[in-house]
Amino acid sequence: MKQHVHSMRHAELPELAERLRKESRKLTGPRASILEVLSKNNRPLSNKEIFAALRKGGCNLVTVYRSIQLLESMGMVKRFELGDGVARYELLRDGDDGHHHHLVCTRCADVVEIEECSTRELEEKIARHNGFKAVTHRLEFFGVCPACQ
Amino acid sequence: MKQHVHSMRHAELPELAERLRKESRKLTGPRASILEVLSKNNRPLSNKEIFAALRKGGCNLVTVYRSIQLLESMGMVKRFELGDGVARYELLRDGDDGHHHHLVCTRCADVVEIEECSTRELEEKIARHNGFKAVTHRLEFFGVCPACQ
DNA sequence: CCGCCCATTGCAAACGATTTGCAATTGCGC
DNA sequence: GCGCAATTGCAAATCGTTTGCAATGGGCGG
Repeated sequence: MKQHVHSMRHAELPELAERLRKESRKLTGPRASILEVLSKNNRPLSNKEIFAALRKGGCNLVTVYRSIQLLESMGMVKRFELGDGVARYELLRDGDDGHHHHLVCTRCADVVEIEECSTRELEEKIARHNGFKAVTHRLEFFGVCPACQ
Repeated sequence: MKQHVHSMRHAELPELAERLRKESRKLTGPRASILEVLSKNNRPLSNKEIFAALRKGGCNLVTVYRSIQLLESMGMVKRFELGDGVARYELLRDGDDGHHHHLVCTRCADVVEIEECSTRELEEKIARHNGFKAVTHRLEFFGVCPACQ
């Protein structure tokens, strides 16, 4: 199920601190904790899930929302919308542009990461046909996972 | 822009009436009006948009929500989530399974319908690789439309 | 090492989309 | 036409998310 094993768990804080300092933002407890939670879970997490994963007394749920918003604007996390009205976020590793998709079980909502993506040409064709520029896409798969069949 | 021209606008009510009767539901004014609004606009509409398109005194917004919910459960409309937290709906014509995608302008939110979809094989491959069954997908494109460039 | 100032936090409340409870209303089969 | 279940409107609840504001705290300048 797990397709990538993300190690380098501890190399991220310094980088974040660096980037924050550049924008005169601060490296605070909540932000470090949130980043840690994200780095331990390599699947998209909702703000509420992140909040729940923080050890007791981590911080306020509102702070999670605000931190995630900041991290997203800094390109540290990527937002995914799986169609249930809840935004989920994944940590963006250094070289990773976060371009991948998900396979979601329609019963238990378990999420598997899909690496493959062959829609580039289609994207270009669609841009040409419709006069659009800067075309990107969002692709999610849904089905019934082995455990739920 | 318009890729399909939907005529047969008036053949839909009887069919709906039929299906409703089968489930001992009623063909009411609001439902007919909502269906009419959807049949005139061949692009995904939100509940609020449908509500606004109803002639004055059409019905309550809550009724739109409830009707759309019913129509969706009956397979008469299909829900699309374009990532802005608002559900939009399109009428499903008789033979149409509603499987198509959208190209959304990231500035003005204009929506173009995309007929092409070459992800079937990918879908099967992904199902096989992950042990999933009944795999479907959701694919939306985003970019800047000609008017906004 | 200290202090200051601005970024950040918590709390409560606002928000927009959607849902629900309930009493009043209305299709439609008999 | 009658009657009952399905439907509606209205108000209020719910859910995810955002915002105002006063209290707190990080970290650079001295």
